[in-house]
Amino acid sequence: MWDRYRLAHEVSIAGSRGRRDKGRMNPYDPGKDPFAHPSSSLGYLTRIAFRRFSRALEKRTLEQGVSSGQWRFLRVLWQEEGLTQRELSLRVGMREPTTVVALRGLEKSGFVERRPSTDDRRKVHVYLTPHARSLRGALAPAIADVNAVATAGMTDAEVRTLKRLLTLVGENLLKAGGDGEATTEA
Amino acid sequence: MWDRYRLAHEVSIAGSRGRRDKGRMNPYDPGKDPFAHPSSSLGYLTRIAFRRFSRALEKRTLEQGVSSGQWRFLRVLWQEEGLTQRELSLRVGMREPTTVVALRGLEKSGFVERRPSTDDRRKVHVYLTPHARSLRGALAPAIADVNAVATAGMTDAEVRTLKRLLTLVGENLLKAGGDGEATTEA
DNA sequence: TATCATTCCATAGTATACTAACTATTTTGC
DNA sequence: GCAAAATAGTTAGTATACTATGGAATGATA
Repeated sequence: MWDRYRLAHEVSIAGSRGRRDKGRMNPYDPGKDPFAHPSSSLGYLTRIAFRRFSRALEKRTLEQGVSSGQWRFLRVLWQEEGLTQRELSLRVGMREPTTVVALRGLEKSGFVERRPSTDDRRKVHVYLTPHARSLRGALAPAIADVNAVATAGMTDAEVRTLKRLLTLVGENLLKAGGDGEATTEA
Repeated sequence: MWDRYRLAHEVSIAGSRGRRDKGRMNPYDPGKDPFAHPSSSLGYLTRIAFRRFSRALEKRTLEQGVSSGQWRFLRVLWQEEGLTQRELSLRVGMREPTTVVALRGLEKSGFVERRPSTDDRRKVHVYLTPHARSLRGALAPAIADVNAVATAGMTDAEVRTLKRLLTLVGENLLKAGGDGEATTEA
C-alpha cells in the first residue's frame, strides 16, 4: 500500500518533468530532498536543543519554585529592576501579551511587584520582591551549569563559533521575516 | 533605589567572602557572571532561532492552511505513512500526549486519518489523506527555503559545523538529563 | 485647542508542549 | 495458565507562546 503510493507518486513526478513549478526551476523531487529527515534542518535542531535546555534549567530551579519560563524574566530583573513590561518583553524576547501573563504568575508566586508609573499612566514598572532578590545567588548561576553541560566536549573556539552562527541564524530570519519583531537587548 | 540595592548587595557579597557556597567553590558574583546577558546563553539563542524558524516556515505553509506545528508531522508522514502515534512522536521529537492533540487537529483539518491496528488493539496507525499527499510538492520544500535564509552568509563548512555542534548540544543535554526522553529518528 | 497617530498594557482566543495519571491491551516470567 | 510488568494511547491540568484586537493615555501636528 505504501509501496504502491510511492510508485504512483514517482510516476506522476516523471510525468510532470516538462513543466516548471511556480517560482521554482525544478519540480520537487523527494528522492533529492536534503531536508526529508528532521535532523537535517536547523529548525529541528534548535527546537530540540531549546526544549532540552529548558528542562535542564528547570531541574535546577524548581526546588525554589521557579519554572524555566519564570527564570527568564528573573534573570533580566536581577540585572535591572523597574523596567516597564514592554521593555521586559524586549529584553526577554517575548511578545507583550506573553509577558503580561507571565508577570501575573510571577506576581502571584511572590516574585515580583508591578507598580504603575508616576509619570506615564500607561506604563507599569516591575520590581523584584525581597524573596526573589534573595534567590539570585542560588539561581542565577543555573544557566552557567546548563551551558557547561551543553558544551561539554567543545573547544572554546567551537563554543564561540556556535554562538556566532546561531546569532547569525536569528538575524537572518529576523531580517527576512520583516514582521516587525523586536528583540533588542540593548 | 536600584543603586542602593546594588551597593547593599555588593557589601553583603564582600561580607560573606570567607564562607563557601553549598557545592560551589566561590560565592555567586554578579559582576563576573558571563551569563548575565541573555544572548550569551545558548538556551536563549536556540529559543530565539527556533521561534523565528517556526514563523518563517509558517509564512510559507499557512496559505495551504498548514501551521508549522502540523507541518512537522506531515514531513514525517510524507516520508512514511502508517506509523503508530508513538513512532510518530519519536520521529517528530514530541511527547505522546502532544502528538495525540496534534493528530486530532490534523484529522479535523482533513490531513490525516487514524486507523486502529489490525494486529494490536492498542495501536493506531496514521495515514495521509489524498489532500495532504497532494500538498507535498508545494510544502515539503518550504524547509529548504527557510534553512537557506537562515544560513545566508555562511560557508558550507560553517553550516556543517553549526549542525554538528547543535546536535552535540542536544546529545549532551539528553545525556545529562537522564530523564528517559526518547528522540530517535532511526 | 482639537484631532489624529502612536504607545502601553490588557483581553480573548488558539496553538503548542509538558507532566501526571489512567485504561485497555499485550508481553513476559513463573 | 495466570499474575505482573510493559506498552500504547488517552485524559486532565497547566504552562508557554502567539495573533488579533481593544481601551486608555500620551505625543505630534495643524
